[in-house]
Amino acid sequence: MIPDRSLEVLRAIVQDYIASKEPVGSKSLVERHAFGVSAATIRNDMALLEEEQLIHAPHTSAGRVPTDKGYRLFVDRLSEVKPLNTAERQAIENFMVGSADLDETLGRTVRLLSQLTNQVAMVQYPTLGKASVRHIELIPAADTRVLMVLITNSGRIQQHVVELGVNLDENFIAELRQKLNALIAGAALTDVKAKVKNIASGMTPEYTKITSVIVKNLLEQVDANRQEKIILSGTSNLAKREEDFPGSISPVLEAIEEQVVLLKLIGEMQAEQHGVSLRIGRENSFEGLANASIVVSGYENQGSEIAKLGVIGPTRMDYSTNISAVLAVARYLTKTLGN
Amino acid sequence: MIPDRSLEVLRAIVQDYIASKEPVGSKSLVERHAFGVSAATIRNDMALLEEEQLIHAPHTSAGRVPTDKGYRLFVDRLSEVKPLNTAERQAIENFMVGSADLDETLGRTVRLLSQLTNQVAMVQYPTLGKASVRHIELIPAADTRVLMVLITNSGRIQQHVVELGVNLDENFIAELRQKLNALIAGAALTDVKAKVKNIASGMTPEYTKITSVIVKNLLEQVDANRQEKIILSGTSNLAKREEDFPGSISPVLEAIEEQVVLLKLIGEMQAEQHGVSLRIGRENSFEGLANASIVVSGYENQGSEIAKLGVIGPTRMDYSTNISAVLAVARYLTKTLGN
DNA sequence: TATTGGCACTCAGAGAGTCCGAGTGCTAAA
DNA sequence: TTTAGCACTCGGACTCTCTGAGTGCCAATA
Repeated sequence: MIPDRSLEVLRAIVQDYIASKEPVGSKSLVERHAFGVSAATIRNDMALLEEEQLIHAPHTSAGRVPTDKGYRLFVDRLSEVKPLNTAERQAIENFMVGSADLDETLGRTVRLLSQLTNQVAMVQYPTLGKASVRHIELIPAADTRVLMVLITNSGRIQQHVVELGVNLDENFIAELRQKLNALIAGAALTDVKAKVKNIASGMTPEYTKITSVIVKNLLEQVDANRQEKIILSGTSNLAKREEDFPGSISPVLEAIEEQVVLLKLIGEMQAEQHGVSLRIGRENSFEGLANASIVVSGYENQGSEIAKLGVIGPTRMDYSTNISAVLAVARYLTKTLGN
Repeated sequence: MIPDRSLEVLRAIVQDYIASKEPVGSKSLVERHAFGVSAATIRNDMALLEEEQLIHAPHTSAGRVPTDKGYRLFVDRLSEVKPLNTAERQAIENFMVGSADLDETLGRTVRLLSQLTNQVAMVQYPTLGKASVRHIELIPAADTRVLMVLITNSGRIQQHVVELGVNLDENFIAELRQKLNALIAGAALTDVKAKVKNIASGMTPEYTKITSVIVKNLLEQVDANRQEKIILSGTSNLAKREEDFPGSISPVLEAIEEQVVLLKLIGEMQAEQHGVSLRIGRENSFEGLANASIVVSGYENQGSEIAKLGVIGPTRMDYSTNISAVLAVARYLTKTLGN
């Protein structure tokens, strides 16, 4: 068990290091914080912390720097979620009013989050795995083409042009539209495939063919729903913290540009405490992000969790501030989507 | 007038500098290129080029580096568009097959371009300023809501949920849908406003109100068409060329993240020669891009130019290769969209 | 047992000094 | 107009030294 004062020392080291970007030594520590003990005592504590791998000295005669493990202990046990100040609250309120559709709301949200935190912000589009079909529409668009529109209960709308290969019969399309809605309106996306299986039974060969083309496209649309999407903002903030990324920021940029990587990472993250989830440095299991930390939280749409949002920045980030910003924005987004 | 040999020297300087990233001196120049004259002669030529502000010496005892003006002369008069090699052609062909809708095609295109050039690639979504309405659809979506779908002749589809405020009358919506299509199908987007002006005349007050809400939304949709959009790929390539951007890449990242800036810049660019348009360094008139060059070309949809695509990279980029890649990709995209 | 003052030791980074060689401009001759 | 020759420049690389913040350890102290 690590004694309380040593933990206080760790907290002080993390705070000073985040503020100064310099390894912090025992002497400056006792100067800036009122520990009531001498530098020598602090040194003993630091030796203990180093033994526990919570801090680390870049070289013999330098101060100490928190390790990933040190940051982890800090956020789990030592940091308080600091409430946003009035200006920040105000910024959130102002940012959100007047957003009309989903795209715009999420776009605003991600920009807001990157401005509040000065980090790279990301917002995941609502995952539709648990969503259900609200409505499907077929609209004749040209001689041999039909526009298919799929609306889900999460409010997402997708459209796709289906090439039929033959001139279309408007009446039949209308009939098919009705039939499809009768079958799958209200059904979970995962059930759609089973429900439309026998839709063509009893039709003439020609209609069967058209139907199967449309059904094939519909199933593709449903499947495409699982292909999740992330929007980003504030990428340039990375470059401003360049010195925090030894080597180059290039691998970090690569990682966040590659949606697949990002989706996998945040997919693995489950809310830990305070409703927020963190990956610190090498916890990310992705080489390029060894010096980066991710803070995410889930946001909800009408009561059920549907997706995540968060920020990415250097391991040496201000966790307290970022955590509260992510939480606050997630809360406001949930509220906005509630209507 | 600058003598031919001096221009050859300029070409050699640009080529060597791009290849080596080192200021090039008279001696290495005569070694690598068969000028048939001595280094001293080359020095005289270089003095001339320096007088014309085409090259510039970072300091007294260093070689020379092309200026923005030097690059400009190089691309305008000295560089040949080098045809793509077979592997590159193959890559383009492979990349394009199987693209279904506009989103996916443009997404593939921008990734392809960034891979071919190792630069940041961008593709502008088709501008709809000259587009016309092909079809408008109104679909009852919930008790008081209607889904409006607007399809233009450029193939772009937009949808928007309209909140009516009152329970909807399906018959009336169907009637309105017909009326709207009769009025504006085929009309240029710019003419829509005038055409729908009197649509509500003769209706009952209640219907007038619903109609005006829908028309208001329709006009917003039409206007939103002018809000252009750009997609990017290969941002991490910037970080790999970091040494080419004195100071930091941060302002460059900011510029390309800010769609407004980017749209303004490429909006100003008109095709010069070979169907391609360039801005070199400070020609960009945007401070953050002082060390960046932009290469863009237009691509067409069924015969009329509709948008641009291109790459952004350091001033010291391989112009020949990038120009031909941009041109080739624009050509292939035009072909793909032709169907 | 925990804390403290003292002390010898370490080492990255800053600063000063030196050297090298690629590159220059100029001049006089071909 | 071109060339060889020459004196000159100066950034960058290299070495060396010095400094001071920081350390670990030990013996004395509360």
